[in-house]
Amino acid sequence: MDQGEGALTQLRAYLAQQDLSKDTKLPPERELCERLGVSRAELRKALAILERERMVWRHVGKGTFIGARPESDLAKISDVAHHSNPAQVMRARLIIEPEIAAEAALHATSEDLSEMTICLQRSREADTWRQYENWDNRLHRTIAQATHNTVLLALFDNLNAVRRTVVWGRLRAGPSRPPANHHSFAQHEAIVRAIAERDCHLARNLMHKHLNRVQAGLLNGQGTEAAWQSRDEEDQELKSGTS
Amino acid sequence: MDQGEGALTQLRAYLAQQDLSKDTKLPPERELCERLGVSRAELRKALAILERERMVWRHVGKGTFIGARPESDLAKISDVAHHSNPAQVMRARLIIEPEIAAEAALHATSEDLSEMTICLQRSREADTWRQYENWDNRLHRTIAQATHNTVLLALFDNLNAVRRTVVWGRLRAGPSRPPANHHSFAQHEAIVRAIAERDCHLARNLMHKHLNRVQAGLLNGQGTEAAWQSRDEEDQELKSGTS
DNA sequence: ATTTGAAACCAATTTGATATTGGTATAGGG
DNA sequence: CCCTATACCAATATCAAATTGGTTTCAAAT
Repeated sequence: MDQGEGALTQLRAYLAQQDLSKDTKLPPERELCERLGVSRAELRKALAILERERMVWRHVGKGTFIGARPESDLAKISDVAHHSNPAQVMRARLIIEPEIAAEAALHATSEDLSEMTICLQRSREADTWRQYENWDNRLHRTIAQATHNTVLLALFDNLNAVRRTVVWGRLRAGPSRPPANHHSFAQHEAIVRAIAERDCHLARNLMHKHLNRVQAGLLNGQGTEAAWQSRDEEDQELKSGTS
Repeated sequence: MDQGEGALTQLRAYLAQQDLSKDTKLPPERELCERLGVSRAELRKALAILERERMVWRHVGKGTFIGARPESDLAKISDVAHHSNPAQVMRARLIIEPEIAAEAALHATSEDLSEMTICLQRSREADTWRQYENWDNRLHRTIAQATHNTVLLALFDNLNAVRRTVVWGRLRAGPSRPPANHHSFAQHEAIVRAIAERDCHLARNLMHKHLNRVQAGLLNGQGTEAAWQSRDEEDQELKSGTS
């Protein structure tokens, strides 16, 4: 009956002599219980204790490993989206994307730029709002990609995923296809031009202006529930660009 | 000889009649070239053109699909960390966190500020580098929390998770506990003071300066493999603060 | 000599069958 | 009742075979 404790102390001794820097795999339960001369139930009781003590972590099909369980994705997109709202998302875009544009201006390659140009062209040729938004998304992502910083790109993707979840189902009012003089066309082209000219300040300012305009468009064009408290403090901060 | 064009037009016709909303899979090349009565080389020339036009995307082992190539999913922390390096992470911090500090200056509540103060105090009292880094982390996260923007906080947490994964195992050299005149102490306090005074420009600049100093510390104090190419272009952009 | 086309070969990927492995239920014995 | 042993379950790993886009080779045609 006290063999359970015996198994526990044996295991502790084994763990103590292990190199903690490596996440070593323990033998499977069936083998380990036989080697220690205890029943599997006893062994599992001991392992459960060690797991609660964060000395060990287990997973079906994988095995039992020494050390702390590897981090799982804390940032579940849907979870964040549920606790947020369009205003917060827009605010975050307004904070992040101008900086990304500036960084892109510093690191964009000619391939990045030609891909941006393709996006511009396709968005102008779009027959439906759906297609337009598709190419608009892609342009913004290409800019993030042009930073050539994996971390920044991943952050952008996260933000984008949250945005898509939050503003899902929103439908365009008005004409069924983007008008030729849609303000975003000129703004997008100006941003790409600034990036091409390596003018990071201008790229940042133009992106800021563009997103402000997008936000305003959402506010006016849409039913705008209470979630849309306008937050345009700090707007005066957009001092004149280098243009 | 002009059969290549024949294959192209046949393919275009086929794509035109397809539902573009679904990413449909085309038949494999070997089957398709037989069905269209052209050689595989011809078919591949046509497909190459369509791929350059973004009408189609291909991948070895998978097949050929209609539409734009799907974005690589960088949602997983460990995945991002694997494709990145300390320099990229630091660069991302340098881009994101100053903006977060500015946003925090606009929205921080008194509770946020008192929590920051606690972090400052605890970090000064830390007996080990491990404890110090713990409270340092917590201070930075409290600042992100003070933006009261769920999305921004999630982005910060993501960035932080990547950072922890990337620079794991790095050990402090030198004294075994933070010296009383450690530069971060004063910098942290100045940042919190700026936030308390709602000076978002100053908060942004101080955070930028702080992270630059941290980066420099990593560069000097550490063995610094090749992954640490210094990237201090744009550093001159940190014009004088409002101080 | 150059181009074309069929076949062979390559590497990435999928698929499917089989084996591991932690978790759980069941039956038997003390 | 408690313990053990066994069987079973679902998630995962492993490995071989088949697919599939990409590349090379080589002979035939022009």
